Amino acid sequence: MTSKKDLILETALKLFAQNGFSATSTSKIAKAAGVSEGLIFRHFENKEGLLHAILEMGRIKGMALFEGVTNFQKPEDQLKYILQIPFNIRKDELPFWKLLYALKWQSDNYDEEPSNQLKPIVIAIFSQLEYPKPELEAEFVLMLFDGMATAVLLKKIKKSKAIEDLILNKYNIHD
Amino acid sequence: MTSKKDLILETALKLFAQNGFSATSTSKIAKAAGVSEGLIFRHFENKEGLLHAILEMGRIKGMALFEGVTNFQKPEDQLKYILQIPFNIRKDELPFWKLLYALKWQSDNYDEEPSNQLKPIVIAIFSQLEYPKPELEAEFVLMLFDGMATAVLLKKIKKSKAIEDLILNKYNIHD
Amino acid sequence: MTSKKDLILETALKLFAQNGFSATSTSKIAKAAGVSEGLIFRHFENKEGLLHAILEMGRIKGMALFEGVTNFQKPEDQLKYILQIPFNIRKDELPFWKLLYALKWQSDNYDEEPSNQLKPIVIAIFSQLEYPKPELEAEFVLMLFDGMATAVLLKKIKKSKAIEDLILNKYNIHD
Amino acid sequence: MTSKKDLILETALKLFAQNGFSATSTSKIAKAAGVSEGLIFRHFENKEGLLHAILEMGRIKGMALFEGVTNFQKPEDQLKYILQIPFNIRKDELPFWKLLYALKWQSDNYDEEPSNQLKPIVIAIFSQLEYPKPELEAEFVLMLFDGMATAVLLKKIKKSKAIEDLILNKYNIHD
DNA sequence: CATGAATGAGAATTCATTCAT
DNA sequence: CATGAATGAATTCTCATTCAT
Repeated sequence: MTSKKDLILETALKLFAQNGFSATSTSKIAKAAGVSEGLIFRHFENKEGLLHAILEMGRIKGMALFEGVTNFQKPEDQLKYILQIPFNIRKDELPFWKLLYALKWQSDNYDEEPSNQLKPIVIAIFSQLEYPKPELEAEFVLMLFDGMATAVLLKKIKKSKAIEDLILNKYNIHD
Repeated sequence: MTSKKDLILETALKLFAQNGFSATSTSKIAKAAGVSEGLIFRHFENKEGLLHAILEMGRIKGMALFEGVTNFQKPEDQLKYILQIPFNIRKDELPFWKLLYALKWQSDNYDEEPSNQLKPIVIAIFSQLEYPKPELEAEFVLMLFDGMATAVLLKKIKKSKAIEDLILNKYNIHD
Repeated sequence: MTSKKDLILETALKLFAQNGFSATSTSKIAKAAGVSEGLIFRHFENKEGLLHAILEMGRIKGMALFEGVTNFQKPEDQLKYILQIPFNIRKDELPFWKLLYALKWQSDNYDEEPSNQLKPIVIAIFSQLEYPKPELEAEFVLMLFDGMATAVLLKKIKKSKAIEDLILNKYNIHD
Repeated sequence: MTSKKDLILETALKLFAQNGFSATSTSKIAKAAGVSEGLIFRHFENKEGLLHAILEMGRIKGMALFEGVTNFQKPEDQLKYILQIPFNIRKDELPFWKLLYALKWQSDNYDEEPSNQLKPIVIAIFSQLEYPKPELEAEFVLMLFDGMATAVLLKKIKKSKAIEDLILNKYNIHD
């Protein structure tokens, strides 16, 4: 049985992702989660505290994703893995990633920036692949990564498989 | 002399871009603009109305940007022009674009989506360039465009010239 | 016509004096004054701000009281005037003085202490009367003053005239 | 070892004296005492109940003080004893007396008034001393007593010994 | 056109209290 | 005896909006 704390966490995540942090009132969260409003503050102290708990919860999930790259030896495979991440986000984790991306645009506070952790990894890959300017190429990939993630999270993509292939082709990595 | 209406508009734009729409109260706007709170409602009826006015104001500015593409004949030059747009955003227009991009992540209402208007233009370009799948390639470019814009608007880019060249190179377009 | 701001001020004073500062909610004040709760904060920013406004309002009234001493030349008459102050508090000003005395017992913040301003005046009087230790005698009178005020404000006194005379007699001042 | 019940009692006393009854939440008490909030209600049923328990606890201590008067035969000595009480309050009992005096100013409920019990005793003394109006004189002494207690409890007194002597002198009682 | 007083609904947070364990 | 989860009502304060001037 999920504890009420977890229930609050999940409900808040969903609502924050849907409507934004400040547009989501604690009373709405409480009602949606079927708990008393007071309980939110007993568990999280703040509305901000609730947000941070969600972010922390997700940061851990996120780490795992990025560390998946270590399952591959060849830099080509690693690059392929990374470029495919946005298209492979699990459906139940979409709200979390949407929230994270939305927060980037708000008041600088939150640079829990997912793609930041990714940068050194990508630089290493392009170094191994002997690109002349690995750092620059990495920066490009991260921009592309953000663009892909945006497209996926805002559901602006239909035939994702085709797009996926196109991108992999640009780096000469095929399925 | 800027009219008070314009003053409200500009102030609201700045604050919306900085802190988000629902985190910006009409009283903050009034105080920052140095006008009475009532005046906002005399001019705009609604807080939402104020937002729409800003968006409309900006949509027009935005149109001009995209239509700049018609200044070029050769599709290569057109593509180059488009790919450079994110790096050429005028400093005083940054808040508007930041707001627009931030709104994408909020409650589906606002698909005033800038890059949407861009899609047919880019498809046309790739058709002329005889790419086998112009629509797919366009979709890719738009994703990339979003990624670039994000990087610029959130100030995550240092040597933008280098990145710019890298991107142009990928499409064999050189300065 | 009294402005709503004054209405809030008076109502709050009455309730604060009756039930104490923290036991009096802003909603109770608003209801009792017949105004919206929001108006309190529009006029005073804080519940504390409201308190300070009351205190300030009363401090001025209080000053006048103490300065009444200058109407008398002879130190005996001055002393008499001071010793009679607690018994001469105007009925409509009772709530204010009660609030002031009650606040002394709370969290040190408020040393708007009425009798503090009185000290130098009383010392001067006893100096003129050539008491051997005027400062000590003043301290005694102030203690007595507090005791009298307490008795009056908490309505523990019946035959105030008799008590008044007794006190005046102790200092050989007769009606 | 002090039982947790006593710990709650003492902590609450301290906090009530410092910040007032209604400004002190049960959660603050619990936290300060290092016990769970629930425990307060197991032991005291009510927040008010907790207050009454404190008051009762102190009333007993207080009784003892006043009954100390019976240790003296001569009315002069008895008067002297009473007039010295405020200056002899034990340091660890200051919070209790401060609370008691503070409560006098709140919502009439609490007339646990310490000096009330004192009145008949003082009247008896002045009768024995053959004062013409013993009741009036007693009333005066009680007022003075309140003033002295206030000065001591709010730490407004420096050279208490000198003041003490001055007062005793007024009644021709010397050390 | 512009202000500032005023409002009612709703925001986040705290409170005293209950109850299962 | 003691805890900690849970609640519902209340509290301070903010918000978008209206209206008389």
